[in-house]
Amino acid sequence: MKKILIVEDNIDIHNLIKENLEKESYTIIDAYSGTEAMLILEKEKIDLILLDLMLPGINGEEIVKKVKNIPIIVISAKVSTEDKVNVLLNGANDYITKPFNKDELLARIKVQLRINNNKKDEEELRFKDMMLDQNNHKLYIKDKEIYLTKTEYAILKQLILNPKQVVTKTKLLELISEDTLDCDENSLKVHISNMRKKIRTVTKDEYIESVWGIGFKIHE
Amino acid sequence: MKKILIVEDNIDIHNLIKENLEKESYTIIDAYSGTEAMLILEKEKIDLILLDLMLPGINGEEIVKKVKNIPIIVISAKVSTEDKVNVLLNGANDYITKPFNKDELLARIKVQLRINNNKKDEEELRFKDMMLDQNNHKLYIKDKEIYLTKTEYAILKQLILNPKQVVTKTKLLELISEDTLDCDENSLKVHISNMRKKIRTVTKDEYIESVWGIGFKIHE
DNA sequence: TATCTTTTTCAATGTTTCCTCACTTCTTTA
DNA sequence: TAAAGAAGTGAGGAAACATTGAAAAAGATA
Repeated sequence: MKKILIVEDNIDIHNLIKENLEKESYTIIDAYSGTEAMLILEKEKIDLILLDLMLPGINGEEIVKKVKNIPIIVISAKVSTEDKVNVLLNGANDYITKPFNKDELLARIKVQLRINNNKKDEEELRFKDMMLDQNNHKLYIKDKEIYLTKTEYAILKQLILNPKQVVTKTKLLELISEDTLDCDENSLKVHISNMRKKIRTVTKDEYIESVWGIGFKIHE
Repeated sequence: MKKILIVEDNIDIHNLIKENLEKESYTIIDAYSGTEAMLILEKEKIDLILLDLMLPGINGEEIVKKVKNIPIIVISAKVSTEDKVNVLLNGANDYITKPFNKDELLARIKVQLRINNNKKDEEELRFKDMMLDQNNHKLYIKDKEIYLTKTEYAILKQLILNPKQVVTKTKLLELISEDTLDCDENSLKVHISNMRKKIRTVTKDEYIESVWGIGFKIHE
């Protein structure tokens, strides 16, 4: 989910914004001063910044000038056109005056995220030293590449999505039927067998474990 | 210079905006109704739209929904949060209420143009020794020129925008079907095949790789 | 508007890859 | 140890891909 950095020293306003954004299930990172914000920006990958101007430490205007490539929405009590224009020309993407309407804020956040939403890489699925790259449908074990067929990929994806749990054969068949053609229990076994064979060419560790009478799970 | 389309039926407001923008040496295109705006958009390459909501013909809300890939700043007498939020979520990039301050308008215009410029820079259509010329639909491989048709260009563009990643057939078909009605998975294959043939006349390296059951990708 | 050219789609054929089925062998458990 | 479940194998068929030529559609030109 998208990460939003809130830079605001007033605790009440800070928490008010935070609550509203968390309802929309954004991930929130908090900064209560300009210096703190800059430190966070060095470490974390932030998708959008909500920025107050009057801040302890480095002020908002400075931050706007320094930050590149991350959309900034300024939320400020400064209502003069001069302030707005300066900040917008220096790099801010939008400017909202306090007191603000929360729905409008949410809409304007969505606008900025939408504009900036060019690259939306799917995340990688990891378990132990396995990595399923969803972008190019490949499995990596200990950094070695293993080619999987469509159905094999669908099966392994389900197993990795439910790590350490037994996935019943029926459930597995049902889940993969979304991505691939229907197949019966016998076929499932063959797919599992084929995958194990492929994995064996790379490592002698067992990854896919059978649970007698129930189904399969990813090995601890 | 940047071309801005002003869509506003009130002559006084229209001219007021126009004068201010011409001072900044933007090129202005005029539309006094929604229908007129849509006709212009089909022909001209516009960089930004200033849009009133209450318009004769097609209204502003409809235009916002229809237009893609051109930043829109709505300038409206509608001040309710509901109106703002709807328009912003439907595709507008900014919303200014009347009466507006001209300096703020100019600043917000510059913000949108700046954002759009950055986006274009990011979309450098290069991968390895391939280069797509956006202007005349040509592909260069190792500085050799290959002519591509419209559809071929659209497909290859999508592949180059997601280098080393599989682009699903569905995704590619969506692209083709934007302009044409029918489209078959078969057609996609033919386009790919034709492109490969063209590329083969220039180099014997393979560039477009098929990923079984999923789609295609640009070769590693 | 009629004609010609380019582009896209359709249909047919051959090829490759993958899935399933049936069967055998191995393992677990009652 | 018998029965039931799981693993593995190879053949056959199904699905997906590649390529081609011809038909249809779109676009250009006069």
